[in-house]
Order: sequence, then structure tokens, then C-alpha cells
Amino acid sequence: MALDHALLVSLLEKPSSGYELARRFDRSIGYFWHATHQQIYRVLARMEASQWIHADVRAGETAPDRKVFTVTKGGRAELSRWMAEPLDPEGTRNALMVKMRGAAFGDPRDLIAELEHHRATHANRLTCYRIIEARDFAGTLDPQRALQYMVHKAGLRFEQGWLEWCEEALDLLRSMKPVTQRRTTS
Amino acid sequence: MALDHALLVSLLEKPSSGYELARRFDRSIGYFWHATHQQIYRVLARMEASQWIHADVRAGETAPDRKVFTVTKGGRAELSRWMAEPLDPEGTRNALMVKMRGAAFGDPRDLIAELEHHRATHANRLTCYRIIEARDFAGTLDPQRALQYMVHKAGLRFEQGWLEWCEEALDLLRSMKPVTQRRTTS
DNA sequence: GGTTGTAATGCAACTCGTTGCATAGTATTC
DNA sequence: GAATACTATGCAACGAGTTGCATTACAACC
Repeated sequence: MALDHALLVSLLEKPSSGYELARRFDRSIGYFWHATHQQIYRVLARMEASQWIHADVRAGETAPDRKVFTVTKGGRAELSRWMAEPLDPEGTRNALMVKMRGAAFGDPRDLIAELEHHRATHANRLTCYRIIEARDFAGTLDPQRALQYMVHKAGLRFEQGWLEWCEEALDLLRSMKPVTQRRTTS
Repeated sequence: MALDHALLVSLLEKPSSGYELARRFDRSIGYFWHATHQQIYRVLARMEASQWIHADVRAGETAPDRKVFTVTKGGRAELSRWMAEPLDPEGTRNALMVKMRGAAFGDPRDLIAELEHHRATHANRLTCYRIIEARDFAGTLDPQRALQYMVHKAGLRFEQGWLEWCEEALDLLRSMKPVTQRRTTS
């Protein structure tokens, strides 16, 4: 599992409470890793028990006591251990691709609306990432920033890729005759 | 959940046994969906109970009785139901990106080997996909084929994207000074 | 003839991820 | 001053995914 390590990196970048992490995860590293507050709280509890992180309780400030977590030496050690361990490929999962192939067994044109929605989503994200790029990654960057930018660039690249693919797929679907009922090929 | 539906599509394309599905999943739809034989057997059992698929036991042929599954009318109905239901975005997860950001808290050059390995993997897959493209998707295609090709193209596009990104990231890492120990930014 | 390899199916146990709910204080709006 | 929304944390239960093991049969090798 790597949610642990994603959180360690995030906490090294900035010590935070669980709630704060949950929200930051919808941006930054979040392009490549999403987690709900539930998962985060559980993993934080586990990591505190393993003494990879240390909680600093700030009472009263806002509402219920805020627990701000910092990475300990043990946590840093665990992170380096994990960093050194080679990754295996990681299987992508994409239900849209399943739908594309499934479309052959119904009317392919029924997928048009879905694809248009995806195209719009990717276009939006792309715009958003470009704004962040201009704001946060202009000029010369220190090593940490440069690495973050490289991750950001992967985000840009993939949104762009999806966008182009959606266009291409829409062209295909629009060119197809309605109701191409196909039976199994067996 | 969509493993169910991925299997339905796969079975519509070609009725198969669990074992066969498990292997086919490492190719074709498998670029965008991976599952172990365990998951597959369990889902098949569940779907048989729901009468979405029907088992045809072929005894003796090979070793233990082979159960060849076919999609029933109920299964087709369920597939259309799912096809019509809109998808939500799907959060990607990529541990390599976590490592990239984590690299700022150790020696970034330690990641070079890892990235080279990824680059090689993506280059291999790309070659492999190109061979399949030339073999299976040349000339005019019927609607089902055309849809499969579109999925295949997504695979090509993303392998290409990763490959280029790996090159870019390697250039960055190689240009970085060894041992850039950084503390947290808090 | 015994070992190893591969096709084929499956159980059990565990961890990860998701969903729904609960609480509690603070801030804002009508 | 009551209702609504947001910050902040957490429990409980369930379902998805992973890992390790077990079984059976045929096929090939040495």
C-alpha cells in the first residue's frame, strides 16, 4: 500500500491535520492519488501507532480539537525504505473503455453524451492545470519545485491526451449508423 | 462496481471459462482493467446466481471440468442498464508520482533506476501494441472492430505519453545535484 | 516412473476502499 | 434566535481487491 507513503510525502511538504490533508488531496498529489477523509483518518491513526508521525493537538482554535501531524525520524526512514523498493507496473482501470467495447452490443450512439461529458471534464481540468502552471511554476525552480512541476506536467499531459482521444472517439461514434445490434461473435 | 460489466462485455465478445477470461484480461480490455483469477471466479459465481450468465459445463476435455459462460438476456439487460448510467470521473492512482514528490526529501538521483525501468516497460508495451495494431486493425473495420480499435488507440496514446514523460523526468533527475537534502517547508 | 509444468477451479483470511451515519463547535444568513 | 453551512474528527459495516494455499488432471521431460 502506498496511501501511507503518499501521506508521509504530503506531511513532509507541510505538516497538517487530517481534514486539511483530505482537501489538499483533491489537488496537488491528488491528481494521481485520491482518498476520502475516512481512509486518511484511519491511516493517520495507524501511522501514529507505528510512530511514523507525531500528533500535535491544537485545542479550541477552530472547532473540535485539531490534530496537526508531523513526520518523525521513523517516518522518514520508512519513506526511504519504500522509495528504494521497486514498484510494479500498476494496472490502470477505466470503465469508459469497458463501455466503448460494450457499445458494440447496443447502439453505439448512446455513448455520445457520456463522451461529451468526459471531454468537457478533461477540458476543464486542463484549463485549471494551465492556470496553476502559470501561477506556481514560472521562472527558475528549486529542486523540490522542479519535481512538483514534473508531476504537474504528467497531469497536463494526460488531460491533454484524454481530451484528444475523446474528440477522436466522438468522431467515430458520430460516424456510426444508429442501432448496430450485434450478437456475440461465438 | 464495474468488474461485473467488464466481464459481461468480454463474455459477449466471446463466451469463455474463468481461466480463459483471466488470461484475456491481461490483454485486450486488460490494458484498462486488470483482475486476478480470484476476483473473476467470485464475480462469475455471483453473476451466475443473479442469472446474468449461464454456465455450460464441458467435462473431461482438458483437466477439471471447464465451465464456459454465456451472457443471458438478463445479463444483456443489466449491461444496457449500466451503460446508460453516467460514470463519475475515476481517480487515477500512480505511486510513481508520489515517489517523484518524495524524492525531494532524499537524493532525487536515487529515482533514476526506477524511472529507467518504467521507461523500458512503456517502450516495450508500445512496441507490442503497435504490432497488434498492424495485425488486427488494418484496413476497413466493422463497427465492433472500430470500437475495439478506439480503445486500443487509447492504450497506444497513453504508453506514448508515459514514455515521453519518463524521458523528460529522467533529463530533470540527471541534471540535479546529488544529495539535495531538504527539510520540511513548515 | 517420478518430477515438473500448465490448465482449471476454488476456499479462507486479510487489508483496502466506500458509504452512511454521528458529533460538536463556529460562522453566516434570514 | 433558528436554520443552514462549514470545519473537524471519528465509528461501524460492508464490499472490493489481494495473498496464500489447495486440489485435480493432463502432458512432457529425463
